[in-house]
Amino acid sequence: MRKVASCSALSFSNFYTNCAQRKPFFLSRKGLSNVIPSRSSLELHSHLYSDWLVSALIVGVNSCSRVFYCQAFHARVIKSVNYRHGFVGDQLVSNYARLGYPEYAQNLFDEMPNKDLVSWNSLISGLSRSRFTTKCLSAFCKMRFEMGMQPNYVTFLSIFSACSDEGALSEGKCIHGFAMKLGMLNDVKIVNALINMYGKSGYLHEACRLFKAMLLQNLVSWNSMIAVYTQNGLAEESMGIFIMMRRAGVEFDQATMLTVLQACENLGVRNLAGSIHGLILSFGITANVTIATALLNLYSKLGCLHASSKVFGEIIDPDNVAWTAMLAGYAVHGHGKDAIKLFQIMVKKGVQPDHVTFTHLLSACSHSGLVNEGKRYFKIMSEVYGVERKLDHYSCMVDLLGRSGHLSDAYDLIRCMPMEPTSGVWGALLNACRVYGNTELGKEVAERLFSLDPSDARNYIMLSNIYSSAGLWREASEVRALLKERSPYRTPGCSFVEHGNKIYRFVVGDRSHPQAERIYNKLEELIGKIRKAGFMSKTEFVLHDVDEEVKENMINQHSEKLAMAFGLLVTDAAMPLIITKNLRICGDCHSMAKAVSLIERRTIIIRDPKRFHHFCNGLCSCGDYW
DNA sequence: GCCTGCCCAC
Repeated sequence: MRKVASCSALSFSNFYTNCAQRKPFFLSRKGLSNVIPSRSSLELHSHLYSDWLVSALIVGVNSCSRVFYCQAFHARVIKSVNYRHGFVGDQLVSNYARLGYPEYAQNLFDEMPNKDLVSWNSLISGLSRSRFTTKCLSAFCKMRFEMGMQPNYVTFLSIFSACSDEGALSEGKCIHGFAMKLGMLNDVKIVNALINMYGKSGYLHEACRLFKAMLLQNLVSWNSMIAVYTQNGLAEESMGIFIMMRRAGVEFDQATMLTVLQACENLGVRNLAGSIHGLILSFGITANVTIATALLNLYSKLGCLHASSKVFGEIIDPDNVAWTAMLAGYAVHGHGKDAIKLFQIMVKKGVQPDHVTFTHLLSACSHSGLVNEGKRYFKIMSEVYGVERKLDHYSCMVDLLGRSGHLSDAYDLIRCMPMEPTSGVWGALLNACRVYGNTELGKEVAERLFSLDPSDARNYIMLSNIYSSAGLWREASEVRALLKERSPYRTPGCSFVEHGNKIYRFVVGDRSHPQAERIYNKLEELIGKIRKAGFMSKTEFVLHDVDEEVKENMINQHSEKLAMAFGLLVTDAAMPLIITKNLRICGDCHSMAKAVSLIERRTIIIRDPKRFHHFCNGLCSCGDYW
């Protein structure tokens, strides 16, 4: 074994730690470093890598997801050891597969003359990790039936993990039976993998049964249960498991917290977010950047931007993800100038922005109408910051150009995109057509969207609204007929308000609330006041081609308006009223919220799937473009 | 010696 030049004892201890934690790290002339070396330096110093070190370094390569490094090491390995007989070959197989190159992995594997169980496991686990489910299952079958090899528990772990993918449950069930015959189900890791497999496929009963039947659940078992409930949209049940876990005296970890914060976001209860924040504080894990970032992200999504920036300020050494999360918060709340300021500070501090940072920065510019700034950042992002333009960036730019009314520029940008434009990109342009009433282009763009995704109701509604606004009732009703035909089951619009520890839900014309009478009276009172102040209904936003009066009645019972009336009745007048909507906010409700914010002297925040609208003194933070 | 379950945040 060759000696490695000038590595201190400390470097080696870091090396082993990194190896265990699978962090990327590399060998430099000075020793070990986590700075990724250049290609030339890799080639220059490749003679330094001894066989065992190569194998360990390859583990490090796993996490940096760059196939180039894998190949560089591969080349070195071929020169230095007979990898076909050694464990290095196994690792390479696994790495190629998990880096998303199953063909390389398969070829290398096929070349290996002595394939033992570990070799097979390397292939199977690699394919499982990178979600090549079919390839993974066929490798498993080949191993079992063609080679007659008996799988061990490592094989089963990989296989069950692969079968948690959609559509592979039946195979998973079958292999579950096989594992049972081999007596594998006493292993806690195997059962955890099964809980995930059944849970992710929607079989919560089976997941629950396995969990309860366990002799001793470990932390991962609990985390898995919490996660599968959250993934199935049962956030309340997920929180219930978390409480049970605490009662059972099991200490939580980062994985628990990230899942619980996710559940909390799904529930949308601000009170709960506060309690979890308290729990995080009491366990002194605020120093954990990952958890702090998830928490600040949660607060931002729940409409509490102040709380987000407070959490951000308390992070001792925020990384680029934390900076980006804060920037995203400013963006979605329409604080474009703050987002730009934050970006400048971030860069000044030497934190490298990545493609996600630029997505949010451009979206911030777009959401706040900072058209020139957005254009500038789009131009310099690759030149100055070395961040390649991706699909999302083009999407933001189309939105930005559309907002400023430059529809043809937006169209040109789409046409010269280096990648195929997706429905998101065309959708941004269609929205611009709606705002600027461009029927001609709107029709063309909508047609493209209909062929890309025929079942997406939003595009039909958008086009129908474009026609209605232009008074083209016949065309509008044709589009609506098309919608009915292609997407008969539409999500009803609903709005949510938190009061006490409960979330109240409203749909259009809702009378299910026990205080419906009071709510409708309040709504009538508000509308009366607004009319007096010269506010008219924007009836073009109603999708029914009926006479004006009926139109106005329906629009006056939109879920946003009911939520607003209810919120004004029951929530603290000193606090902003926060409403969440599952669909894009309607134009008439948008105008009404502006008027109410002025007349009732109340800040109203409405969150729709795209952004937050802050209504204050008769104005909205979106500048009437959304 | 290698292969291994949950969450992996923007």
